[in-house]
Amino acid sequence: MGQSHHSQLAEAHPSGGRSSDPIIEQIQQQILSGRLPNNTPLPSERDLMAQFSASRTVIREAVATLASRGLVEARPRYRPIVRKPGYDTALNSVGSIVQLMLKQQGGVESLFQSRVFVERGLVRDAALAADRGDIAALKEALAVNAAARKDSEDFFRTDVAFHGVLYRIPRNPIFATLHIAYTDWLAPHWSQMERSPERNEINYASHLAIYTAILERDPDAAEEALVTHLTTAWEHVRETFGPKWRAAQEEKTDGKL
Amino acid sequence: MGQSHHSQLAEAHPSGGRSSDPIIEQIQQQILSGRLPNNTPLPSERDLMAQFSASRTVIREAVATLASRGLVEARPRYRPIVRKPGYDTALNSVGSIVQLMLKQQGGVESLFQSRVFVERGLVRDAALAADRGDIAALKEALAVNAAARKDSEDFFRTDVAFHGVLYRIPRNPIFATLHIAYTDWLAPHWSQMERSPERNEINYASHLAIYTAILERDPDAAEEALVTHLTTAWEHVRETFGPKWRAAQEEKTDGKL
DNA sequence: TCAGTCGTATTGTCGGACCAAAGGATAGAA
DNA sequence: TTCTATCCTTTGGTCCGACAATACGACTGA
Repeated sequence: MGQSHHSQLAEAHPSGGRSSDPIIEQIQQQILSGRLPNNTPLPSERDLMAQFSASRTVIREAVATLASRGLVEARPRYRPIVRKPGYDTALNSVGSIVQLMLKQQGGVESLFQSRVFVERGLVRDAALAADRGDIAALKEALAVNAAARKDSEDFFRTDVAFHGVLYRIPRNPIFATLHIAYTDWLAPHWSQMERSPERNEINYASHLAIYTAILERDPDAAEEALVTHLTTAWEHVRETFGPKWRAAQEEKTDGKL
Repeated sequence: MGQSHHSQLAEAHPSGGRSSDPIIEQIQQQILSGRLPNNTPLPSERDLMAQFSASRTVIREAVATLASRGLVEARPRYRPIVRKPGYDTALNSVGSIVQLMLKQQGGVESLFQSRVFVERGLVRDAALAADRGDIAALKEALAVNAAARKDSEDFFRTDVAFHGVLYRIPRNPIFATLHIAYTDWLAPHWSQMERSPERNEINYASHLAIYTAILERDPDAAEEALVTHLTTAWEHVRETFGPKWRAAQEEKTDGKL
């Protein structure tokens, strides 16, 4: 954790800025102001050349930067599409780095630990402050989860959905996004894990315990139920993805080089 | 929150990939493997052209992408410098989008709410599981904070440091990074807030209360002390940055257009 | 040994060109 | 008329060559 705070707030380089910077800002403003409508293609590069009287090089660089920020979605041969930034936009931009971090020693462990931390707080707060609607949503998600016990595929999906309800209780878009982040980033571990109806029963029982504790307004019980739920599931993951799996992964990435 | 999960894990576009993609991956591997040493400049673009037998266009695009991912730091006229990715790297890449989100309605409120949530959990865990070293670190940070009460500048810094100790107790780099994120992103609100020795006294008293509660292994008291601490400080911020300040900010960004 | 100067290498930007693919228009078939 | 296959135009991706500005390194002189 070096000295690189790199505050984007203040321009640290008073000297030469790229000539694409002002263009980036202008297009960004046009997107934010709606002058460039959401989900519509960007003007052609040649049009942009005329509009900003810049070379195609600069235009392309500007568009590329916008794409890296997630304000436009640029598929290889297609016209870039305007994407008004949302909380999920941030996810895409960190995605590639997170993938790298997860491959490093203890990466997944750290991420999973943070997830446990967050969900502990979530169930605690749910037990303390969930309103009628929240409880109903939890009950509904639990019922759907129960109905899917036979089909491991469905169970996994409804499992994720149940946890998602917890993340939506604070009515804070950051948490909703966080849930997507956890499921996306930990997906390669959870989804490929060996699944079985027996496992589903165990996990469903955990969900039920969590729900019950919330219903009874018992934050400590809810937290404990969640911790045992996640840690046991995690232990199962760890034994599924042992050193052998990790070695195979490394082999795969090495082959890519 | 649309349907765009956009899992980076699987290549969604089996058709045309950019010709810079393989180059990006190779350079990335070279950085990760240490073949391109950390904190050293990247080879010149012409060298890279020869190495990958590609045109300067694709080389430049590759380097730009690497820069957007934070694996190289590219100042305008300088040679890009290799930066082995760390947790803080992720911060830089989200930075620009976060700045946009914060300007939207309720952006800062959501972020602040999440911070309160996190720190509540942190002080709870600290009260339950902080070891001798953690306590000592807290005590030290508190003492430094106390000594700085007269100087609002110093107090602000030591205030941040005190909270930082809490984030480091879990020994999880994600939390340490999260602290940097909160302080960076909320800095324009905290730092420009009106400061005074009286305020410092109040905040120090809050810190002391938190520390005391942790020392007494009382998670509920610690959590409550933290909540009152942050919310009162936040109220003070909100009255400092009222609608007038917000309007001024918008005016500023409009002027940029 | 250090400071200033000069030349060279490198990056940023430009213009033009071509290719391949996407998108739209058009003609022909059902 | 409607659908489909084909043609043509547009557009993004890539390459090449060139030039200006400047960062860097060497060289010179004190």
